Amino acid sequence: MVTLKEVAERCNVSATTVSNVINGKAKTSEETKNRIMQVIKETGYKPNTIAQGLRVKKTRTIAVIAEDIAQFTSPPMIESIMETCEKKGYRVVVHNLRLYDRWSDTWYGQEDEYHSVLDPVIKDILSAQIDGVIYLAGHARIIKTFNAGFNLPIVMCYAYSESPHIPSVVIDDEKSSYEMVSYLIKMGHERIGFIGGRMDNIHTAQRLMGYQKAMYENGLLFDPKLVYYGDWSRKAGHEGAKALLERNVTAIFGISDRMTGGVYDYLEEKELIVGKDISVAGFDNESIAEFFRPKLTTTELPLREIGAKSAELLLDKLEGANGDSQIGDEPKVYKYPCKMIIRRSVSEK
Amino acid sequence: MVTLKEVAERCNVSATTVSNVINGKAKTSEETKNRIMQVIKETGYKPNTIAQGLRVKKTRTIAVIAEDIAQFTSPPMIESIMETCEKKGYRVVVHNLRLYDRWSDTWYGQEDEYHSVLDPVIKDILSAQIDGVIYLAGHARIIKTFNAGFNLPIVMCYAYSESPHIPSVVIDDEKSSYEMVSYLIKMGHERIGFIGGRMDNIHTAQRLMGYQKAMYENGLLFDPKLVYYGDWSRKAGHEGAKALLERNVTAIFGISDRMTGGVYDYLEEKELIVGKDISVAGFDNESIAEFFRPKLTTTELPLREIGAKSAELLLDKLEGANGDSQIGDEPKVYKYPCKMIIRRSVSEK
DNA sequence: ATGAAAGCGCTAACAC
DNA sequence: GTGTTAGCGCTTTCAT
Repeated sequence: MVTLKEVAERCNVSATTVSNVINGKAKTSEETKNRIMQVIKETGYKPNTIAQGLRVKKTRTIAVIAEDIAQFTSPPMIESIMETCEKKGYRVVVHNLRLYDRWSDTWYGQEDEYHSVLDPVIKDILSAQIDGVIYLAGHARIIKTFNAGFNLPIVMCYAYSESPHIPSVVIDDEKSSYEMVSYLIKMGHERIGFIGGRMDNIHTAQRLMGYQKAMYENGLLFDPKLVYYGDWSRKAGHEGAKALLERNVTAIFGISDRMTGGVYDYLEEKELIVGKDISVAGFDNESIAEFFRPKLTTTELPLREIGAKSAELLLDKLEGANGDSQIGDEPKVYKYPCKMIIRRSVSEK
Repeated sequence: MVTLKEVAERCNVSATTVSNVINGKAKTSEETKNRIMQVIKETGYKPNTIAQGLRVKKTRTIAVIAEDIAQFTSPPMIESIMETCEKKGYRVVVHNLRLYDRWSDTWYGQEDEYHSVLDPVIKDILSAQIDGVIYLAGHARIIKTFNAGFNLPIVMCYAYSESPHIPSVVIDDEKSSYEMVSYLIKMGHERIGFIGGRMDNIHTAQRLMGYQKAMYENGLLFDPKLVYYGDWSRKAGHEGAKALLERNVTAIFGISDRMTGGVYDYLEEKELIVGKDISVAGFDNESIAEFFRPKLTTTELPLREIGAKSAELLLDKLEGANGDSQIGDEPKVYKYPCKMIIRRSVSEK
């Protein structure tokens, strides 16, 4: 690898001048500038990022801490984060906590185990002189980890923060659910089953709120018996469908496509035809949704938008756009709407 | 950030000694060693990777160049690469070429466009003093890019190399296809339709070879009319099923689950029942396969194994395990078997 | 067993 | 406009 110094020698100028030309700092005569560019081209010289980083204390590298890249939501967000960063000349390193792979859902609140995997990652990030961090959650939740002495710019993606210094970018669960349930009501359904995740899950709470709001606005009574709490699994959808059908629902809203798959399973067992005998709606618009029969009406997650926005926020912070101009007491939350995808699983009652 | 020097001062020793203790180089008295460790703990000192990298010329960082992380095959491989590397204390940075996102399938052979996205990435990798590279393809193909003056250790993952210096890790397409077709034959099928990707695609060629081998070994004639070349899309599966059904096949082997989805579509239109009137097998065991009805018999890709093996090969090279001990003229190819997943879409004839 | 000095490749401050 | 000097944080001879 040819170095700055070597380029300088070949041109009979100082290292400074070459550095200036490359970074467009001080003014340099056209002549020497040309000569230097020429030699750079000839030798294929590339600045050594490591040396630059050591000197400038900026590596133009950001880290993504992903709770689990195997969650179907992660890759699109990561991809758009990378795209956004690369455009502005930032590198991205991804750290994968593999939280769900290791402990499925059991690590919630297990602070010790959580930190046993997070801390080495943070240590590494600090050692590597990373400029900023995007924390990428597997499911929406409130992340409390970075409140303390963590003084790298950071933004929460697909999760909420507690600190006013950490903005978060999330989907608008409530509104999206409200829209879907309103649609179901418009199609004539009044007894609508709701299959959620765990009760203390943010997606679940907010989507339930949207459901209730839609009922309320249409003058419909909210029957708590029509709510079933599952665990996002296909099996939970199956069980939920069973429980709900006993309560004479005409439509079932499963808040993940995966769970809705279980609803289809149960309905098939009972020889009930989806989109005819009973209407079904999902959430996520995962790739599977298009392979259901009938194809599933569901809600598409704006994952790429969320990733891009997170990256933009972080880069703005790094470039000191408007710094922490006016932080209030509350963390700033950017909510992105989802998009309803109408297919064939919902019919008029 | 506290530095080595500061730790040294606090301990009244030289930087050298601290460095020695941390890296276990020279022998140091137990006493000073303890004192130093103590201070390191107190101050939370972490070596600066950048400075280390500059000095030692090893960054303990490898790069993954992914053709497209949005391909469903990529995340599992990346994940296991990361897992393997982290275990050995290596960082990984992922670069995403987004080849399929940009140009779907049209970039094959478009050297100029391909290089316009690859070259900046390589430049960046060189600048960042990366120790080694894993090239992660979206589909199996022969990569010719790195033959020339690229002198970083590199391994091909999910693709073939041309150079004897670059090992590749791939799936055993031929054998896996052979097994599936043998199974179909065992179930009594003799006229088996084959829906492939493009004719010049390696997966397609090798899986077709496996098909032919199974036919041959069972004394069955291979009818070329039973082969349909598609483009991996659901639509292609639909068209393929139409063409093949006219030729009176009793089973259809679609070499991607996605295409097989199109086969199901067509069969449904014709009111033919999969797993009864006609048998269907897929390939990939993508998540959708389990949501087909009936559930799809298919072949699972050993993606995590392939990723892990690639990483191991690269790390071995880096640690100079047995160097390029005995390179022949041919690139070394590691082939991994896939696993047949029998579900409900194939029945006895 | 420990330390002094040099230097990895680069840029910032300042001088000329 | 261009060069000199110093130093980012670390490891590596080579002395002692």
